[in-house]
Amino acid sequence: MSSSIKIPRGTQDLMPGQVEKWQYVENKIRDICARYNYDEIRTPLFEQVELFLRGVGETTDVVQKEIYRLETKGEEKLALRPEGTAGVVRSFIEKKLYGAANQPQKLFYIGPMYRYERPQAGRFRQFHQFGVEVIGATDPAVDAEVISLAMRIYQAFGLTGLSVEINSVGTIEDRKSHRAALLDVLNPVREELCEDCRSRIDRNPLRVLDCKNNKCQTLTKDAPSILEHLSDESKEHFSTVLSYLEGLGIPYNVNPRLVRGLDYYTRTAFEIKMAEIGAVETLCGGGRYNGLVAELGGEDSPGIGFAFGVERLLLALEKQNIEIPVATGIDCYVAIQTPDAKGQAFVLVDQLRQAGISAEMDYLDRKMKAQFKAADRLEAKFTVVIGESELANNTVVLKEMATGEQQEVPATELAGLLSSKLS
RNA sequence: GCGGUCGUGGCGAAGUGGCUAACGCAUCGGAUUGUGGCUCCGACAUUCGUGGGUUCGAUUCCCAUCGAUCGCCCCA
Repeated sequence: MSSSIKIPRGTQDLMPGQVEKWQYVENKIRDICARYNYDEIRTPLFEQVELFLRGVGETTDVVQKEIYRLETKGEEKLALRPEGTAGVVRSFIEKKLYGAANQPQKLFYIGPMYRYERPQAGRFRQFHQFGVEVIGATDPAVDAEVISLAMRIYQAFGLTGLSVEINSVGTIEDRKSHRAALLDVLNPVREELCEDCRSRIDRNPLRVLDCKNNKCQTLTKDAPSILEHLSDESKEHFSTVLSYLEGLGIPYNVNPRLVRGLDYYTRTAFEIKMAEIGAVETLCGGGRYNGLVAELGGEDSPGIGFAFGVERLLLALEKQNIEIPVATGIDCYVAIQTPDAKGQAFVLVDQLRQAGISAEMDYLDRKMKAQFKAADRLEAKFTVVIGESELANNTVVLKEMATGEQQEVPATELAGLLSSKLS
């Protein structure tokens, strides 16, 4: 036997039993989105690499080492999408949604994303994100709506112990002034910082503040906060977002050191965390991206959004022992007593299915005993038996599995009878 | 890219440098010749991720490799 081909690393087969959970989660999310008036958008799984270089940021880890680039015959340089926002914004521009009737545009997506990383708990190479984007409004109420939507979804699943970490990373100008002040503090201690932070100083000094290394934390504990460098408008925006959140009763924690890993964020940045789901505690991340649409070649439009990992949501539910209801079992199993009855059984099963009854039969020529075991395993509510005498009389034996009661009924009346018994 | 742990039948899991590689679940057959969920009996790994080495002999020791998993980094 030759060696078999295995599933690519960091991907998973969603098997029966698991898929139903995903469907439940997706349905619930779609339902809530409808109530918030968000419409679904589906964009390609791959895009021009350039979209991600410009959209996500060339210096980010996601782009520098995690992008799956595609070999193609043509000139196009393509890549699998590592996140959803860039594609949605590209589509917004290309489909001229800035001119659409509904403004702002409120969109959501749910689907697979790809990042080349070492897999671990709650992290895969092909993973699934649900995310929303609101494009065309600067209103702080939209920031608060987006954050609350994420929270309400988690709450709808029954998750508790979540915290919203929020910050404002300001505008490009705000950051410029902050950056200068920050470098005045960082450069003198450059050599004492960890290796990662030394390279962060040049790429994005803001991220040094987010380092988990204790020594770096100590060295930077008096570093200027971005919040001190916000313009009056940015300050006003931020405080209004916070007051809206308070109005909704959503607790938050202002974390001046919170930095998002993608470059496009401006002003509001937030994360939703849950302790104890393994090493990764961030369930959701998002923020405002007022410069992104213009950066990608569109008419300047403000935007805000978030994304969360479906796998992480499932992991979080598991950690909190929240059961996902999964419907199992079929209505009727048709057991074949004699090979002569097979054709009749086959037709019967088809009739039941057409009548809206879920039905199954034996395809392995098993004995009655084994067929009843199969019916049991399928959690069949009823089992129908067709044997020689039933075949001769054009009847079937209908057995209710829970009670063990059985009766002989005309084959033509089975579907009707079962329908009424099942309703 | 770096580090820890692990890799035995469909699944879970014991085990030892050398007798037929435990056991549990599942599956199949029988006790019950047209009927399940309980019980009892029986069957089911020329083989211990893969390749190489040490050895009279390796699933057990060594090396490599692949994979899984957890963690670092980063992120959802």
